[in-house]
Amino acid sequence: MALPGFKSIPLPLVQLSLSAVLKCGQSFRWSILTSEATQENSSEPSHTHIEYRLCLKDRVVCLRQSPDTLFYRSVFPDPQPLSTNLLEHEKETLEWLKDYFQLNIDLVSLYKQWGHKDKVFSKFQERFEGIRILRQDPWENLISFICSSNNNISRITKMVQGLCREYSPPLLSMEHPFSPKETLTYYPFPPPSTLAASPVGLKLRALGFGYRADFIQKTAKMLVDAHGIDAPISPHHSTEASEIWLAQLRKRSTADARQELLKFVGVGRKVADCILLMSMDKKEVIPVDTHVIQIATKHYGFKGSTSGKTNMTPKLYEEISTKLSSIWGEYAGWAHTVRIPLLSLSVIIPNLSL
DNA sequence: TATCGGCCTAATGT
DNA sequence: AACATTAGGCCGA
Repeated sequence: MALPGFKSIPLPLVQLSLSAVLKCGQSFRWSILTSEATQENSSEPSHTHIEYRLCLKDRVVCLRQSPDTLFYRSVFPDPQPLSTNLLEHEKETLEWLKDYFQLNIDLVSLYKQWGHKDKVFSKFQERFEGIRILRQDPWENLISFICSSNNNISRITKMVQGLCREYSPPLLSMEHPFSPKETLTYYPFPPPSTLAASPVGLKLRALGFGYRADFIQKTAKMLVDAHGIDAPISPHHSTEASEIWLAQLRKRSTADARQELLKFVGVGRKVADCILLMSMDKKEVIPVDTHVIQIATKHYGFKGSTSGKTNMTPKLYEEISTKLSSIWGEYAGWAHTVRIPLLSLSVIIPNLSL
């Protein structure tokens, strides 16, 4: 089935479910645009009713999805590229999407492996199809997850988007896909040098970042001071030297990269592990968050405190991480992303353990 | 080396 | 209606 203005590739929902992946707390900068009329109907939103948009480098990428197809198109700041060049641009967008969603990884075979090794997973796996790890920009990921501490997904999303609106010039504006009267503006993620300036802490605090405001400014300043801001000249998108240095951590070992990340203010073990998994290719890393603790105590034989709430200690973190790694194996971090749907399901269907 | 109180804020629970 | 707890924790003592 064709969609006017969009390119497409065949891609089954079991490999990628945008609605699940883009809301599961990995990335906080996507616009998820729906048509009000059909939102009330509990029937699954299809490619005609929901569009996902992200400002990616020099363009806004728009995505829609049907059960077997991914639709994509790119919008540029005016003037739009000539139609002779448009094909090349869409080709580039597709390459970026393959990289961002790591489409070379076969999720179905991973699910099969996890289900084979893990009764809990096999029991629930049909219920959370298409949930995979994104390969995000390390700098954006670092700041986003500093925001995540002691926080919830909806607030983190507001904070990250507010930060982009405050500190980046708009890339472009375009109309809402389902209500053309509404104009939406898209902002890139601001570079380290912008967030390193000293008044940023105060401003972010005023924007509701709480105690994380200073962590962000200080982390940005540490990066800029240590690795500089030189960047190749580019009209709409550039990458500063410290961002490039950060991205180079992908080439280091997990332990080395983690050690570097832990030096930043506002980055502890859990946040470092999120960054390793979601932007630095460390597919085996399991960030142990409150949801993972709940699952570990509920389904995998960890004993919580008698009063219901277990408080985290470095030792407990290590124990849970090690245990789940031994169950899920090489792609353990990928397996762990289903924790939120798993938890909501196991409320309905309790009574499972290894 | 381990533990503990404090920290911003908004939403939900008691 | 106040008050406590929770949400993808981290820092400093």
